[in-house]
Amino acid sequence: MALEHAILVSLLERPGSGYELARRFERSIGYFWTATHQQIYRVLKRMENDGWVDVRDVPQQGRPDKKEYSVADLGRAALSSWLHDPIEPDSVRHDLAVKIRGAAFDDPTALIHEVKRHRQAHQDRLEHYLAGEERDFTGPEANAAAARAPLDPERELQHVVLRGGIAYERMMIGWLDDVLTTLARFGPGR
Amino acid sequence: MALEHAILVSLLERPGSGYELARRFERSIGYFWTATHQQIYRVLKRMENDGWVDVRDVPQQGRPDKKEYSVADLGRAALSSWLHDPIEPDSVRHDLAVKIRGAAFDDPTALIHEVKRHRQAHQDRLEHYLAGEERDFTGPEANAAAARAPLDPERELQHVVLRGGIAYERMMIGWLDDVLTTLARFGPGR
DNA sequence: TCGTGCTATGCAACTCGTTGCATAGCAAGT
DNA sequence: ACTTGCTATGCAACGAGTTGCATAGCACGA
Repeated sequence: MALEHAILVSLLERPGSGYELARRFERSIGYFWTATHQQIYRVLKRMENDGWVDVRDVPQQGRPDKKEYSVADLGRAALSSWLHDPIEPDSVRHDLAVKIRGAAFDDPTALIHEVKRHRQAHQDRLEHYLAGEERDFTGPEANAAAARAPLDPERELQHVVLRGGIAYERMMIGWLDDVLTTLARFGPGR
Repeated sequence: MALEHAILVSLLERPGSGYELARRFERSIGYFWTATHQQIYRVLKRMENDGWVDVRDVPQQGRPDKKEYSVADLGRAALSSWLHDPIEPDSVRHDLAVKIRGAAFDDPTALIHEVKRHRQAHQDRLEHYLAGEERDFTGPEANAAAARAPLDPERELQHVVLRGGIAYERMMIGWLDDVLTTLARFGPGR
């Protein structure tokens, strides 16, 4: 399981609370890993027990106190050992593809709406990613930062992962267009 | 959860035993859904109890008997109702992307081997898909079959899903090349 | 002041998925 | 005779992930 490792990476990039991690998992980390706050709190607790992370109580004004987690030596070692361990390519699961093949036994055109909805969701995410890329990697401000610190691995690797997300969304949009063209051939009704 | 629905679709395409389903999930269905035989047997049992599928004992010579499952009316209805239910776009989980971002805190070049392995796996799957496409959809024999039964939804929809698998593998190969180029920039050692 | 909404953490119950193991028939090689 | 390997089904235990709910502080507007 990689949730603990995803958390370690995120905490190495910047220490934070469970709640903050949950929000990161909704955005930037969200393009390659998802997790709810429940999962994150539970795993953080286990990682704390295992000595992978350190906790620090941070009082805040205007909002509840938080527990800020940071990576301990044991956690760094655990991450390093996982990084050197080969893993299998992830298995894919696409409910939508199941639906598309299943549509042959129902009314294929009834799926058009659903496919369009998914296409829109991917379009939205693509635009979100592109905006993030402009802001953090290709925009003028980001370029100035890059000039000050060229070949920064953290930055470059975050960017290449983001490019993966962008490529994925573009691929999905193209494929969903292909699906829509195919569905349209069956005409109205069944 | 869609495993039961994936099984329904597969059984509608052709009735079969749990063992046969497990093998289908290793290949053709494997490009959008994975499942082990344990999962399949357990879910088949539940579906049988719910009256979604019918079972028939099939004696075989030279090998153990099998139970052949086929879709019952209730199962067809369940599939249909699921097809008309909107679902959320699937969340993505890529261990490899976690590793890539994590590599910033270790030796980035140590990942090169791992990435190459994954690239090869995707290359192999792509070739497997392309061979299947040629055999079932674009080859001479397949074309003759298509001429006899044009606009067959089952066939067309299977093909468009396969094209999705092909597009996915091509995207992954392209992205992994991008990753390799990026990793190479950090030179040997850390 | 009452509801709404955001930050922040957590429990309990449940379902889903994986892993290891077990059984059993039969074929084919050594 | 023994082992290996494929078909075929299944149990038991565990771990991962989801869902519903609960609590609590504070801000802000109607």
